[in-house]
Amino acid sequence: MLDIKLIRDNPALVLEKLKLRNEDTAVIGKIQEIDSKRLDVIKKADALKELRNKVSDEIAVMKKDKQDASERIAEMKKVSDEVKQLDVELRDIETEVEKLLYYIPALPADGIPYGKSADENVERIVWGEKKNFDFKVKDHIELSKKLDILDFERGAKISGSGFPLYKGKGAGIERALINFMLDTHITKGYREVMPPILVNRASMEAAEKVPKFEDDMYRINEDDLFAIPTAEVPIINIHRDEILKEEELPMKYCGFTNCFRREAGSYGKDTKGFLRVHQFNKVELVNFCTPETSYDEMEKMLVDACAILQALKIHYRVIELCTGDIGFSASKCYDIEVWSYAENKWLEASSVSNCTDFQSRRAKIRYKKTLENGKTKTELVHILNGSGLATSRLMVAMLEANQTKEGNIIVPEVLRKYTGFDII
RNA sequence: GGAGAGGUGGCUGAGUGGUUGAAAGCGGCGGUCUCGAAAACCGUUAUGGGGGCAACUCCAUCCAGGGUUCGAAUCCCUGCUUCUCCGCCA
Repeated sequence: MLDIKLIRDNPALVLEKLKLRNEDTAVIGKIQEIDSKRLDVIKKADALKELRNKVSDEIAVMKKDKQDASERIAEMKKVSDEVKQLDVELRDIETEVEKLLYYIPALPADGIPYGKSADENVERIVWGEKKNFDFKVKDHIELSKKLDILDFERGAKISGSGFPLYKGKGAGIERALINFMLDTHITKGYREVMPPILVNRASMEAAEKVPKFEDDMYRINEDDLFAIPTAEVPIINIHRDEILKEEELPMKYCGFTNCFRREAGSYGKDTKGFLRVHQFNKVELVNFCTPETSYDEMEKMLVDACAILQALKIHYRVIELCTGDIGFSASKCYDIEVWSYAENKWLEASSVSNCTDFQSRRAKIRYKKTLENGKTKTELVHILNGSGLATSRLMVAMLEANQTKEGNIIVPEVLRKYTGFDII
């Protein structure tokens, strides 16, 4: 969530930044209005509470001295009733502000390319080259069907469309990929975690997925639990409501989980096979760091994610998302896209985001900062997340790029010690 | 799922209605002492929200949310959670 104080103190900046995202800014004026009402009520209530506290102490003394305090008690009863009323009013005002605030996205960082939609994203890096095949390339569905390593029909029978079933060496190479990615990230200083994949509402809120994206989540109503859309959610919540030590930062985690997305409203677009699924596997990177270092850390995270693709020798590019396309919680975002020979286009396989203090404010994740004069100050950490990487679209690119004329798949060299086989 | 006992500051742990935002100890930080260190001693050590240029000051917070009361860490209700025992179970 945005800082209400920023809206209070520098609304012009907030408006300017939100316009870059093509957001409706009328809501800011509304928030300002409610906020000033909120401050009024707080002042009134606090003054009355102060009075009540003072007189209550006096009553205590009077009682001890065996004096009659009934008059003062009667007075305070009135004050107390008034306080109660104001507290109710305050609570209502606060939920009103939150209802608006929870739907306002993060402000884009300075220097982000301006644009209205994904079409205006900017290509930053292209790695590798397209291979030349002297035969007609098959797509991942055809390949995997022939080799019987992926079974989308039976996955659909078990759960519904978009729930892939991995079989034989398909399952093996998926498992190898995950292990390879984790092992690689661990050597770069990420601590591996294996978190719960059903999380409570508080965790979803802290990660800024709810209420805004509630319809995109699988939810277990009975217990009000959500299936995570990404490991980012449980990993961020490791430190919810905590104050970290400055010397512990940057604190880096990696973790593999299944990810679940309802993809409500996206039917019909890129849905075949692995291109868009409800359940997929992903190794996630999360970094808690100081505000001063977050953009540098972001570049490092991008390098760490790209290192996986380089090791696998997959042709990819990095694009920087324009203001109109960056995600709700992010101030800056890079997407890594892998080349699909069969689709003849780039597929998003990773997204590296700097969410600055947008999530940490809601999740209350802070750190103790030591100032130059030796005093300490509690400050929100910056949180970065990145896929390192999601396997499904990566599999599309990998299967296609490594196919032979006969329809077999050559296993990338770095994976062989994990798979135990070198061809499918 | 059943029975019972708990949840207090970074940690241990006192506190059962009135200067308790909270004793004491440990830890942390600063200082005295020392060539230096340890020990000892002294001081300091929560978070959020108002107000103030500032010194500072007010409000809230003892798992969470309600309630009783002039006044709640302390009493009542609900939820969450931890531990022990039983049941079920990978």
